[in-house]
Order: sequence, then C-alpha cells, then structure tokens
Amino acid sequence: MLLRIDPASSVPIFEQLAASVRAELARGGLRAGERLPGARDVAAALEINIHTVLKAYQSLRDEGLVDLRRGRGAVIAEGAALAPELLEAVRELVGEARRRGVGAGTLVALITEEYTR
Amino acid sequence: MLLRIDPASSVPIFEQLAASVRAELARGGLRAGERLPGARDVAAALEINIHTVLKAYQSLRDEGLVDLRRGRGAVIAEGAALAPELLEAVRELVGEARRRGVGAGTLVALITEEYTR
DNA sequence: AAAGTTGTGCTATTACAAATAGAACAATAG
DNA sequence: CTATTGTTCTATTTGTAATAGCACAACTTT
Repeated sequence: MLLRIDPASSVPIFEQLAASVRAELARGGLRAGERLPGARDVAAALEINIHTVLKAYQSLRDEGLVDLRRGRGAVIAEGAALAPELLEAVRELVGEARRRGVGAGTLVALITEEYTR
Repeated sequence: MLLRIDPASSVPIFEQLAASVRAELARGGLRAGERLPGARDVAAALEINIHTVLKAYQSLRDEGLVDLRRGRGAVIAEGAALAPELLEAVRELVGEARRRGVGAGTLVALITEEYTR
C-alpha cells in the first residue's frame, strides 16, 4: 500500500497520509498523471474514515501536488515532482541533527523560523 | 522582547514561544547561564496565560535546553548551544526548497517523515 | 443514454489538546 | 523573613481531528 499510517503516532492521520505521498513523490515513485487510490478504497484498507483521506488529498491539492476531479480521483499534478537533490539534502540534515542530539521539534522550529524570514 | 508569538498562526502558542528561544539560541543570542524572562512577566507582556508560557519552558527543559528552578527562573542550560553547522545546513536547505517552490509545509513533512524512519 | 465511480458539501457527534482561570504550594534569592 | 518563581491541582472553554451518514455533482465506463 502506497499510503501508510501509524495509529499510535500523535501526528494527525491526514497529515501522515499526505506525508507518505510527498515522500513517494520525492523518491520518484510517483509521476505526473499517475492516479492515487480512491479515497473510499484507502479508507476501507486502512480502516479510517473517507473524510480523513479526502482531507489529506485536499491538503496535497492546496500544495499543488495533485489534481482532484470527481469521477476521476486524485491525480499527480503536472510539475509536482520534488527534486531528488532536495530529498538528499533533507536526509543529510536529519542525519546531522541526529548525530548532534537535536530533536525533530527543534529542527522543525529552525526550519520554519528560517522560512518566515 | 525575546519571545514572540503570532496569535493568528495555527502553531500552538507554547510551540511558538519555544521556537523563538531555540532560534535565538541557534543564532548565538543566548548563552549558557543567561536567564529567560519570568513566566509571569512574559504572560503579562504577551497577554497570554502563565501556564502557556510555562508549558513552553517545560518543553525546552525536556529538550535539555534550559534549567528550571523555583525562585530562580528559566536559565539556559550548559551545553545548550546549537552547532552553527546545523544552522548553516538549515539555511541551505530552506534556500534550496524556496528556489524550487517547495512550501514550508512540504519541507517540514519531509523532515518529520525522514526523522521517524 | 444509462450506470457506476469519485470527489464535494452538509450536518452531527465524539475525543482530545490548547489555552484560559484561579488557587495553594515549594524552593530559591535577597 | 519576605518576595520571587516555578510546580501542582482542579475546572472551563474553545478549536481541531476523526468519525458517521447522507445527498449531490461531475466525470468515466459500458
């Protein structure tokens, strides 16, 4: 299954779903035009509510990563490919932070702080 | 004021407070032994509840960034300095993401995704 | 054209976290 | 001793996540 969730995590389910799509996108496992599984299927497979899945899809749409159309489903948007270099940079940064004992919260705080400058 | 918040943000206030301290720490504007403003003062200045401020301070304590003692207040912990290399890496990553039109949300999602692997 | 699929929109409920409020308390500083 | 400052407790309000069910609109398939 492309979409994964960890029910024990404190991260909202819809965020986890969106994150797994982003990660797959960054890895090159998804390309423009490809279709994501229908919200009803995902909801049934993961035993969650369809609205939760749709909320994840709508987040991805708001980011411009997928197109949503009734009858057709969720399709990876044109130009939605995340650069592998970016993913590589993320891996390095996380590794660096781990080695220094810097937690995820701290790292995210630094990122958002830098972003809003 | 060292601690800043954006009441309009969806990020919890206590998270924003902690983030601003982390950022100041990363910039070198705070050093071990320095004292953060008392929770009651911060609460009054920002017109928020003292418990919200204390929750931020306690988060920072849980990360080992500050020491909390009654009567004395919140003091930057020994060895709390964040490595400049890490900050540099963050700057580069954010710049890279910006150039590619990757939003803060996506970037944060990639980071947390990589962290929980 | 008809039938089936899929996202959209709506109301409603439950569960949980954030933030607020007020009070009493314990440890430290002066 | 007194003032300061974080700790702990109970309680309430508010907002978001997640669930549930239904009707509907747009698109695809036959």
